[in-house]
Amino acid sequence: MNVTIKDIAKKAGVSHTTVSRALNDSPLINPETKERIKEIADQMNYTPNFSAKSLVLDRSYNLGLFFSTLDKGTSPNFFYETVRGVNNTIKDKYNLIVRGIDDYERYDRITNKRFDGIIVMSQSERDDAFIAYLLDKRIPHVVLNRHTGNAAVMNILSDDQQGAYRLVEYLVAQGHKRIATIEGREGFKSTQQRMEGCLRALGKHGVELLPQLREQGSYDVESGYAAMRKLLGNRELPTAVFCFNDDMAVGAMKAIAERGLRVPQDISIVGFDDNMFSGFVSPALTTVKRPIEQISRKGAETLLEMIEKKETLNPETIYLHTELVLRESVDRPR
Amino acid sequence: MNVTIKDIAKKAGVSHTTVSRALNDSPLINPETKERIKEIADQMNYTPNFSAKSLVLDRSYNLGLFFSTLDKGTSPNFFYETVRGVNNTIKDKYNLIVRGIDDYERYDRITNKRFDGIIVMSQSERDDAFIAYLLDKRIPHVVLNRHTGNAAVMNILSDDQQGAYRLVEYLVAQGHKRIATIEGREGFKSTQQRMEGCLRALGKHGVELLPQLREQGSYDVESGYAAMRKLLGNRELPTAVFCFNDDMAVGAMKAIAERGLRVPQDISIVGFDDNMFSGFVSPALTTVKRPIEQISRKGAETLLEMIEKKETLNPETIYLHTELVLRESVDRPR
DNA sequence: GTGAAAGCGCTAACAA
DNA sequence: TTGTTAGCGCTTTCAC
Repeated sequence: MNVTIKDIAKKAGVSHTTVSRALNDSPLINPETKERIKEIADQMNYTPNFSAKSLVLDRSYNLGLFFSTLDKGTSPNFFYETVRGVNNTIKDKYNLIVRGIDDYERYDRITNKRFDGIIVMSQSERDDAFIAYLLDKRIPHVVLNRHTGNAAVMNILSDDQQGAYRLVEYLVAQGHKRIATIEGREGFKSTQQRMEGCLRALGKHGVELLPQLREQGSYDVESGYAAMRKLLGNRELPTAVFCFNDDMAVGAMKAIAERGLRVPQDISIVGFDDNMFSGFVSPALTTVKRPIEQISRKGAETLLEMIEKKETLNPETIYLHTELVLRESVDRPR
Repeated sequence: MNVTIKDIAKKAGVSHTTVSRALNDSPLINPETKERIKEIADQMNYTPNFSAKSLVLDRSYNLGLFFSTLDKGTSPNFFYETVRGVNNTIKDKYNLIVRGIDDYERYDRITNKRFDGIIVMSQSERDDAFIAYLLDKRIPHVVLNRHTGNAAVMNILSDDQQGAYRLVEYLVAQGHKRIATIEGREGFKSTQQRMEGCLRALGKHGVELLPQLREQGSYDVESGYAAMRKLLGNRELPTAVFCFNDDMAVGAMKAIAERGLRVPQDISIVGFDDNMFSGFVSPALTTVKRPIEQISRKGAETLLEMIEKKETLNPETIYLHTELVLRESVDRPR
């Protein structure tokens, strides 16, 4: 059996109450007693039983990081950077529990006893039921990456629409008029946002988005490849393709290469996200940098604050800026 | 306050013990009573308090997934596939806690009260201290991805050495004699294993590995790029480069392209891992497929079994096979 | 500055 | 088949 505060109490000749207080740095305890108790605890190799602590303090020391899904539509880079951002912020104060929302059939195992707070990395409106559940159960949470439209929740996200706008405007400025899109997973908010930015930019400059140049993707490499192949089936090819993320851009470039065409001389390609990879494919990808790690970090900090203060902060929507990254995958059309 | 079994008991007119038993499907309870209690519980929206359960049952329902590090040397794809593999296996029976071993200064917050079991995705011998700690504390665990040499621990890993052997042998069979290596992070077991396989193959066919053609990398894209640039500084270039993972291979290809050379016509490139990406870079990467998701899955299953049976299974080392994946990045030297 | 006692929500030995 | 009681390890009143 493990060492408990009672064991320490016995050895120190005090009550277990005193031990508890000493170990928690209560100001009530005589500094010397405190010191002595701590030493004994150390030497007995004491570690607190978190289940007991949790029970009485009503805190689990667990933080959840929930993605819409862990299977399809979450790119490895995105996943990695998010976990890293959050993890670096919470350090070892809390346990970080990583989950896909779609892992659950019912949410009732997700309780405020089990999670002190939850970070929702949300990619789809389908998460709204989950978020509503958290709200209902009064589980502190922040929603990253997607605007919920619910005034009660704290949102932190990047201005994808603005990013897409600038990206497409850049394409147009280079002289492109025949622009194709390989869009993200259907129903994902990011897909809609990027499309809207794209449309705004196109509209402003009087360029039309032809229906036959729109392809649906699902944010993974394969889907970019497949979509580009369809695009290449057009009798008149696009001069530039806006892929809604970098992974799909890589797939698209592959399809173009297979066809014997070159990027950017024959077709320009742009992506979105700015993966760790994107500067290293050939040609290096022109894209929009999304501050994923920063969002996660900020999200974690905010959640921590909510938990400590035991109240919902003024729920607001925080936008972090995207950034146009010009590299080599865009040329002027011929 | 949340609903407890006592509330249910009151409403049902039974003792809380009966409620507990009913909810846990004890065979002792009258089926009708059981049914009735369950209904009441449902309707009162009862959810068990896991802290209390944990305290008395001495189980935390937490599973740890520990990487050597979450920062450097863990590639996003690798990370993603591992988490996914484990997560899909444990479903929502347990909470999955993801951590970097190097997040901890001291291990004493890692207790058997807090973790029912731990999966160590180990990449470096530096993890041995951690593994020893788990052994000492009798926390059930499996070690993936690396052979510990400790007879007491369950190992599941891929035969990297054999994979590297076949890969390099293939290179030699294509006629390559001037082969360079961009090696993995120093001290990582995977690095050593792949090097050994490489050396074995080379030795068998009487090919020498020139010191000036060996470069150290650290498993990320940038390091592959930097290493390749150094390699390109040689007056006599290698005809083929073995990059110890696919990420570095991508970086290397970039450096080669920048130099105005072509893969595989001028220099052949091979990687290791078989990322989701690897089939989609141009040229598609010849590499060795490592069954990461399978390893994680198997690891999780094994750990679960250990936990349920409450005993260490016969500790053994399980090797899962790697597979040579021939694509387009290798040509015969000119 | 310290201790006695109660209680967090649950399970389990023992009794009935 | 059900209930009584104790206890898991901890924190927190309340009293001294």
